[in-house]
Amino acid sequence: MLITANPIEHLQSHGIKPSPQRIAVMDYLLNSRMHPTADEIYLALSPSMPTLSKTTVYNTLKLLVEAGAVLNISIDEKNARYDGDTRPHAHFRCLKCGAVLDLYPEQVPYLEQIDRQQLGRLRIVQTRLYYIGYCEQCQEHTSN
Amino acid sequence: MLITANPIEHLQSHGIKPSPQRIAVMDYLLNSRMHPTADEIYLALSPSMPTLSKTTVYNTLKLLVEAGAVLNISIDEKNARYDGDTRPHAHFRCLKCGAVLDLYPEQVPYLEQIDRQQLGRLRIVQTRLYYIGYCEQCQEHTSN
DNA sequence: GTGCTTGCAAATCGTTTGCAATAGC
DNA sequence: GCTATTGCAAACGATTTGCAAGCAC
Repeated sequence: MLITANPIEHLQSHGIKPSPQRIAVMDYLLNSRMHPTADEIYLALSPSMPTLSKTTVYNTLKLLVEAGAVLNISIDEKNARYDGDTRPHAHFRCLKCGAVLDLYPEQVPYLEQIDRQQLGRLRIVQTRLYYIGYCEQCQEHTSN
Repeated sequence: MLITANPIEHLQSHGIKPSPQRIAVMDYLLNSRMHPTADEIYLALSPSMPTLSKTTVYNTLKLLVEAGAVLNISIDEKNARYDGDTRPHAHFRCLKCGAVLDLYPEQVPYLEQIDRQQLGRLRIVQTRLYYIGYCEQCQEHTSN
């Protein structure tokens, strides 16, 4: 489903030297569709990698984002979320349950045009398209 | 340039009882194009309203956002920014100088289509379109 | 052995909370 | 007087920093 299943290759193709910790974080992001926070990644990896520290998770995420191997999603005001899928896509966040879903170009046809857009003299490095609302399940149980 | 120049009317039209503090915050947002943070608003208003507390600024901003009188902009990962212009528009942030600029439908033609878009069974309440890159001035002085 | 990586502990800082003082009807 | 609003001080929580220990080539 994702571009590269192999975390080591993914790291190397972005110029990052693989270490056990980096591989673990990258692997988790490549195989997760839930856009975890740094803390969620730490909690998920801790059991199988007990010496892992939260600092290393933060360091690694920073490195991965700067190298373009991972996307930083700012749709959730509380904390940063991370996405191992670097293909262009939009995100939806449910105001009730907090879930963050991916929206691919099939669902959001303007995505590709937005990405290609020229905006005067601005040099665009990244585009972020976020939808906020209520997901299918949460609508059913809310009047609002 | 903005929809309503009058902060009191703007507050009332969103069901918010005007108080001196609320009027001051709303007025500042209606007449600012810089998308200030809570702290910037506090610092700007403090001199002319010395008893104003940062807590009140936070309380007021929360109230205004919930009432739809103000937009919360999450383009800057460090802190929340606020926009008194609630018309649909996109934002650009410069990675070097940090400036946040408005982009109106003339510049971003897909904006209106995005806002009208149906996304399956999701109920969309808000759309956020952010561009990240380098502004005109900062490009000139950067190799990157 | 030099330089990069890790991880603990402490610091930082934006934001929230508890609660008492104040203002407005 | 009663309720909503304000604002101080303390708490909170995500993220960052300083730095010493560990690892790799």
